[in-house]
Amino acid sequence: MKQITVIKGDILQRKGDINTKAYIVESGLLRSYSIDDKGKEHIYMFGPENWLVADICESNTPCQLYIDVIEDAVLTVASKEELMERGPDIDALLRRLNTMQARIIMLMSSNALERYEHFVQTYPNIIQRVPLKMIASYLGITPEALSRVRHQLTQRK
Amino acid sequence: MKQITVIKGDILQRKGDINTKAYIVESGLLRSYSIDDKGKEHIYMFGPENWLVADICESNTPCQLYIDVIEDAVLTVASKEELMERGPDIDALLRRLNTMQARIIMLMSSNALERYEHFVQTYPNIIQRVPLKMIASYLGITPEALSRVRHQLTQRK
DNA sequence: TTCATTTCTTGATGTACATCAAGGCAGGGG
DNA sequence: CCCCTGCCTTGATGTACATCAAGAAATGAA
Repeated sequence: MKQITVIKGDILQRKGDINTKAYIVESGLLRSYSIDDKGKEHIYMFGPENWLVADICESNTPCQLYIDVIEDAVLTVASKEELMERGPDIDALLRRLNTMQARIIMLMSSNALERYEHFVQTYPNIIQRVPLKMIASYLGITPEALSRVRHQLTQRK
Repeated sequence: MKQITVIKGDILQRKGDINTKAYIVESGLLRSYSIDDKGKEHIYMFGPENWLVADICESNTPCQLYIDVIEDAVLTVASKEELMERGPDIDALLRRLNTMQARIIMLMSSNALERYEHFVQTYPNIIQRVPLKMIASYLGITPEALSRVRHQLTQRK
């Protein structure tokens, strides 16, 4: 349980690592993502200030995700056991479940335009801080498709 | 906190209901799903024996999901508050988060064939108990697409 | 500043899956 | 028992988004 400072580009966790840490973001911005067999990145989650970023996996089993640093950041690092001892924040867990539920439903039922509009409304602060290609990756579409969606939106006004 | 018996077709919860219950499945099979603006159903989760089925939403706010009965079932019904008092099962919560994480990654990176193969491996017991069109709905594809994927697989042998 | 790298855009083409339509089959209710 | 309804499949066509390619604009390092 300590604080560390990391800079843009640092990689905190790779797929396959075991007994990975949990990171509480004090300042800066992280992302967690997977890389599929075709080499494509899929952003699973952004981690802005006050966010808890961690791969949820059992002790001693390899994790699924990469985690790296998008903006220079100050982090509190803890083992998952430490977090548990301090009394897990049930409310935070439930909110996270809720977020993921909404994400799953959106991935199944929304097209590119609807996903982007939802993202803008839900994370207005993130959108100015990351390149659009990362937004695209989070939304599950290509940068080209996102570019065209945004073009559409400005035309429509 | 009581036990109830329900039959195929019963609807336990509709989108917009508030202060909804949590259902522990003693026997039988439930499903939770959303209906999008085009009227299409998207299955969010199947609830077989020993599963906890509940919409994760704050008290007094409308829920997102429908829940209904696929196979006649015996359920233990509890308010979410009751569940909390009995000490929430952190491990179960984490496992559920893990499942959803895997689902999100799959929805973003896998095609119809890969999704189906993964489902067969992960839920071999569910697949014999529900119509294929529900599997399709869970996978985020149409029944027609699923039919063609399965045809492909049998040919390949 | 200058050069290199990354990001974003735009166009042309490709493709996986959706949609629409129709027929065969099985199960359940009357 | 029969009929109706829901399920599954198959074919024809449509479409949203991916892929490929190239150039302009922004960013950053030396």
